[in-house]
Amino acid sequence: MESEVNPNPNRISQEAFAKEFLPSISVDCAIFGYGENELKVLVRREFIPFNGETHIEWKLPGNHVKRNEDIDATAARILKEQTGLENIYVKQFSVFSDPNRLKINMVDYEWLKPRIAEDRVITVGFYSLLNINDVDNSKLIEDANWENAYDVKELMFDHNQIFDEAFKKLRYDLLHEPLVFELLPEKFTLTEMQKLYETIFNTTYDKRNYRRKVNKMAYLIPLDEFQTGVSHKPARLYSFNRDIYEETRTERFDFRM
Amino acid sequence: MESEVNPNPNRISQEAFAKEFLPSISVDCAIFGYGENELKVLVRREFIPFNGETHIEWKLPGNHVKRNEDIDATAARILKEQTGLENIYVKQFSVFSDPNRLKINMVDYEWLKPRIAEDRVITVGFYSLLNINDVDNSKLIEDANWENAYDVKELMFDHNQIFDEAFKKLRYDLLHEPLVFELLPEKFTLTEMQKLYETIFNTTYDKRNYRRKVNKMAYLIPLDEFQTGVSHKPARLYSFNRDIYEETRTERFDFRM
DNA sequence: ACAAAAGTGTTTTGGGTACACCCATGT
DNA sequence: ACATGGGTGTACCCAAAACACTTTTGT
Repeated sequence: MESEVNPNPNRISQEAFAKEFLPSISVDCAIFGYGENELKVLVRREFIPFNGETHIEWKLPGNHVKRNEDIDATAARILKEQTGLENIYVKQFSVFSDPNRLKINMVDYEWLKPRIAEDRVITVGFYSLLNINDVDNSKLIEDANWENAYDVKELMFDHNQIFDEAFKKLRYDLLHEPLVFELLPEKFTLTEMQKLYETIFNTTYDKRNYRRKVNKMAYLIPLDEFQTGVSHKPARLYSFNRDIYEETRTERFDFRM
Repeated sequence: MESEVNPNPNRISQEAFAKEFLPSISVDCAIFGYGENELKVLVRREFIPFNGETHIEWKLPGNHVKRNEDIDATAARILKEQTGLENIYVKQFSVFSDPNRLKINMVDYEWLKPRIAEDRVITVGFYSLLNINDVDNSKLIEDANWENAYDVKELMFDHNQIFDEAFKKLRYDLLHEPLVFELLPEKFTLTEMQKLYETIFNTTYDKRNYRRKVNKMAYLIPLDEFQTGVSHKPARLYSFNRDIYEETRTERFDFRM
């Protein structure tokens, strides 16, 4: 299992690794999770022996591309390994190809050496969206941590740059595609949806104007279900209907609030 | 020179090729050019000996990534090779990674074999924008042809798919970034700009409404110059001021007409 | 009864859209 | 003089924005 996550952690020979994986191409993934009214991102701890000490570093989850899979399959594989979830939304957003991107920090480079023979890896950046409540924590990989997306610690290699671009692309895409629903639970209240927008765009919206706009979206289905166990008027639950969205979307539609 | 364009056309050994280039990563580029009131794309002819006949096929310009360059440098290199131009706008838009993308057609695969040892290449799709009048035709590469972007012939490998996605991404990006000015000449009339939008989005706009909207763009500078030699009232020329654009742009701005 | 969030309408303002005529130039 | 595209203003409608009170539940 662990060998799936980090190809070749000192166990497989580099020859066996090169037989299964393309050595010079990888996928790194900013996995965004929404939960507890916060947008979070999954980072992984790595223990790196260097100069007799063990360094602790953090990185985005990633993996090399297998010889028989395309990169979307690689991304889906990473999601499965890290979170236990399948059929999660993943999207490639940019390629990171600086010839020296792995040599910024010698400790990081030390982590790489036993894994691959190449000193240069081109990586395809993906972002991924999920609701943290859908994650079975017993299946969440060890050494993983959900960090607030507005306060990400220093990461290995160029992973801070990859994350920053992922976040920027996510905001951009959210205005044009129905991606909020990937972050929300299946049934959600309009206030939850509004709070999510406010979190991601770091702003606030007027409740009445927000609801008027949202009510025009035919693919937002009001359910005959309500919140329970809240000490205030229970809010109506809604769900997203992708079929109606596909039928009624127009070229020009956007999701700006 | 030709060896720059098609790495290893039977001349360099595959070992020498692998020393200079990353064998499993390439860049393919949809070079859009605007001219004669048409949006065009550059395609290249290839002569492929197969079963005793010489087949003629067309493809998008592309090249492998050199071991010491990042992919934007690869794209810039391709632009220089194909058009003779430097400092041209290039943008990566998607990675194409189907393990069988080069094996769709056996004749195409025959073209590849003498060039590289790998049977699988992951390619990064770029699009590029220029005004065809800026191209010095004596520097345009042989066997290149400008095709109307709405009527592209069958291309090798998955290049039709790459082109289609490039065109789709171009339309999307044009609504959010000041990319029209990459396609227009340095000085242009408002009607030229309107025609370009109409060509790309395959629609028409009302002249007065269009001009009202455009006049609100502070970065569109009216010049004290006019068309000459036209048999009607000469139109005023305008230019795009990137500095003013950068200063005054807002998160929410868009270029929809 | 109180706290806490749900839910709801009206007015004002600005932008989008539809539409028709005169102007300057070359031939 | 005529053909060609350049250039301009007004009226209507709808969407965005600003703004405050009543309702329903749990404690």
